[in-house]
Amino acid sequence: MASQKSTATDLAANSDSGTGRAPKRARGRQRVAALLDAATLVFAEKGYDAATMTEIASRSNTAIGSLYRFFPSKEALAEALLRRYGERAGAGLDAIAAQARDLTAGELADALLDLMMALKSERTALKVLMDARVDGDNRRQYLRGVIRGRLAGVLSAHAPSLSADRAAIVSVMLLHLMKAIPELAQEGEAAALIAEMRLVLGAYLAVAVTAG
Amino acid sequence: MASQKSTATDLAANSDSGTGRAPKRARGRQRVAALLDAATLVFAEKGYDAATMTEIASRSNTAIGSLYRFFPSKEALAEALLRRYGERAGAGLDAIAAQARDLTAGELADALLDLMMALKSERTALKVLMDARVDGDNRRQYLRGVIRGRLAGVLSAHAPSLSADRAAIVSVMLLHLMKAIPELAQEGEAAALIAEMRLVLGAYLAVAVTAG
DNA sequence: GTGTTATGCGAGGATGGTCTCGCATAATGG
DNA sequence: CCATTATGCGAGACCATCCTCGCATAACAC
Repeated sequence: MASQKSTATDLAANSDSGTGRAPKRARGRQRVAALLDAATLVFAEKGYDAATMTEIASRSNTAIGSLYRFFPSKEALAEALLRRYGERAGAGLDAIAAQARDLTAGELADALLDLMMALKSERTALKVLMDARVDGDNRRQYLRGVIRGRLAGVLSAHAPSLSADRAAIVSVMLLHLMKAIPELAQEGEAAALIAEMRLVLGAYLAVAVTAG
Repeated sequence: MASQKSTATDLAANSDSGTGRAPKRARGRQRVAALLDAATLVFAEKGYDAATMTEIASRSNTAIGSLYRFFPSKEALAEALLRRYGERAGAGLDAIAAQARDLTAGELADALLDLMMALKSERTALKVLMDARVDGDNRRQYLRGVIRGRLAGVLSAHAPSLSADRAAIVSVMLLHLMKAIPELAQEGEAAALIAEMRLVLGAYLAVAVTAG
């Protein structure tokens, strides 16, 4: 209950665990945003390991030294990206939770899918970053937990009869299913596959809610 | 039709495109098998880029030079692994296809899931290798195509009324759903999640077959 | 203006990974 | 046995990448 009352802002917690000096001036903030955008693209295209700091810098017309001024390591850059994603996705989930009570299973499925489509470009990068095997994945674990909690909140709002345990399990499953979306969107028959995913989510949600 | 008649062996086609000299003696074949097993583990644990040839060699008590004797490059090693997986998965799918006609949607879902569980350890490595962004992904594309065709064959055998187009789409979707399985199996609530995946597959298959 | 701080820069140090090479050893054939 | 071929080995060449460092410039305070 308490976790559902929290706002999207707590997704930004655990803030600068080694995130290097944050920008103090407007110029710096612009640069950081550009850097993060470039990083999103490069990570999505190449994967975590193959993405090079040099390319991320050059894509945003930044010198390598400037990149390292704001992000002391590749891992710190990835963490910042995860944090930004968490804020955006959290806001989207909160918005859905607000109307979840009045939606059918199919409509809820659609709403979730639409949210994912809206975040599509970032989603690919997210997947790559979450899958990346890395030492300190504290932030990754934390983000995963918070997002799962948020989605469980959506489910509980939609079907109050659902037990907390079931809501948790269904959330995890839904999140796993969503992971496929960016890849589907890149496939040849993208439109047909997205439609198919609506089928999957709708069918599953209908069953999952009643089979509680 | 013709594609369904083909045996599992054609999954091994496109054979040694730069695969380096194949072993000619029993000792060599053993070594190659050990190498592939070690590679499966290391790729699964670390991902494609982070997996090192040195570790793969040492895990199978092989000198780095010996590894390179059989596989001239990391990419060649990955291709060999893909080929071996193709052969095994193809055989499994063929077996399912043989009885698909007599199974309910739920039973078919179970059979597919069981096959994936049987190949679990290799599945994780497969996912990593298929996702790896790499130059010559001819073999990857080829394998993807063949496996999809095989699964479409299973579906057509199960529900002859399904149009070829629908069977193709549903195959692609099923394969994407299956990709989640190795990750589910590593999650805390593994058993519950696998059961949940049965729900997903069952619900989807039932809808997909009738909604054709 | 002058001092101070934020931002910008890119050559190069350090590290770690892929793959080569030449030789040693073991197995096979005749 | 000897010749030939397959297999085994590991030091190190080579290279790509992460990240450091010291200094230059721009923005701001006063």
